[in-house]
Amino acid sequence: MIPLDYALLGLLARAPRSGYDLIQHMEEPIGFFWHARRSQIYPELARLEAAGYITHTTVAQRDRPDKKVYEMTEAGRAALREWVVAPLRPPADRDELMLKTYSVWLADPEQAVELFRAQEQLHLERLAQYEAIAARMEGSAEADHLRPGAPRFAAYATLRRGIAYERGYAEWCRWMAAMLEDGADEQRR
Amino acid sequence: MIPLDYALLGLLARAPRSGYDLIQHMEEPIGFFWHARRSQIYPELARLEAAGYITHTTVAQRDRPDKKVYEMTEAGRAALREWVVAPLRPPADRDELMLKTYSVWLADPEQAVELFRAQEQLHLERLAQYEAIAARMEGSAEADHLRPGAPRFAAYATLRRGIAYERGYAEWCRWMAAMLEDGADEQRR
DNA sequence: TAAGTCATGTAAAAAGTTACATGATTCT
DNA sequence: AGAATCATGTAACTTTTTACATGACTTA
Repeated sequence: MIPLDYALLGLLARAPRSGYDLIQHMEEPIGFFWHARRSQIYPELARLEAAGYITHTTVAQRDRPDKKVYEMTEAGRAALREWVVAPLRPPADRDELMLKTYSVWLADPEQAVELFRAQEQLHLERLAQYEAIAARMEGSAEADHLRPGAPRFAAYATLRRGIAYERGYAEWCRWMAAMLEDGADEQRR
Repeated sequence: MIPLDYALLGLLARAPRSGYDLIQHMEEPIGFFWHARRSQIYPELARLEAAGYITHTTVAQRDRPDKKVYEMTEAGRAALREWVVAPLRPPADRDELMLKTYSVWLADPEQAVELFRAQEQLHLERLAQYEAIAARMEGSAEADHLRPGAPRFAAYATLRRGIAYERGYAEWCRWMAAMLEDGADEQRR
């Protein structure tokens, strides 16, 4: 069982869905912190089914191709429940921008400033996107986004982290750009 | 050229080193944001050499196995310089704790609290580690950690990001634990 | 005497990406 | 007429991890 399996089970714990449907949902809420391609997802669904964690029913549709609707078995639900609280191995630290930063001292400062400004922009855009979704949840009638037993709380919690992350990242990019600009000025003088 | 190649070049741009040496240095400064195993690093060094980005000299040692000391060629330096300011593809968003969080609504709250408390601890430890290194740099005689053309600035910049990241992550873990505790209390009543 | 450090690798398996492949319907 | 959406996959390749393999010297 790889993390992707739990990503898929996490979606199916909320509602039965087709493979195509799962792929869409892997983009929007889960895609913020976990990613996979269709070419990995389709075979993985077959494996999950072979392992007994999910089952499918083929649904014929008028005017559209047939689809396979997957739903979680009791075994799937149990596996997910267990994994959620299982200890983690130290996270896979991978941030290509940090890797670039480590060698930024030999870059042309003006090009580097552009890079960090562009990254700042990207993180500000994501921040706005997350904040919009969070605001919608906070403003909704039923306040179950604060009830830990509710799926909406889980989604809300990941958003909170996303918001802090993007805000911090954007701020740091701005600091980097400013530092590099000062450095370029000094070099020119 | 995969990012790991630039991680290795980033180290060799500072000083010539043996493979073993590079592996150590991949742990301490670069390991904070990029990771690779020896079994990937050794073959990768051979590939970098075949491509003309690095060369090695075998150094015999008394009482120790021979070692290969690698140094960067001009081509390697040029490749690194270019890559540093090359645009990035959207980052590989992978955080297993967020994936767990997405399904935390069906977990046992008390076990979940433990998980987040443990994670908070882990991030606080890293925070302390980064802060210690940053404080050492800030207190040092030559203040080149603020001069963008200096390798030490590059390392300092990554540390600044690490500090903000760990602090934010630890805070969020604490919020999660608190939310889950309240939820567990309510369930018990 | 046992564990740790220095030193370099290979083999096999797993995970993930890119490209290929098809085809009907609906919207602009 | 062309692009987008619904719908499911396979093949080949690249990247990464895990396990295997060796051996001398140093420190507790």
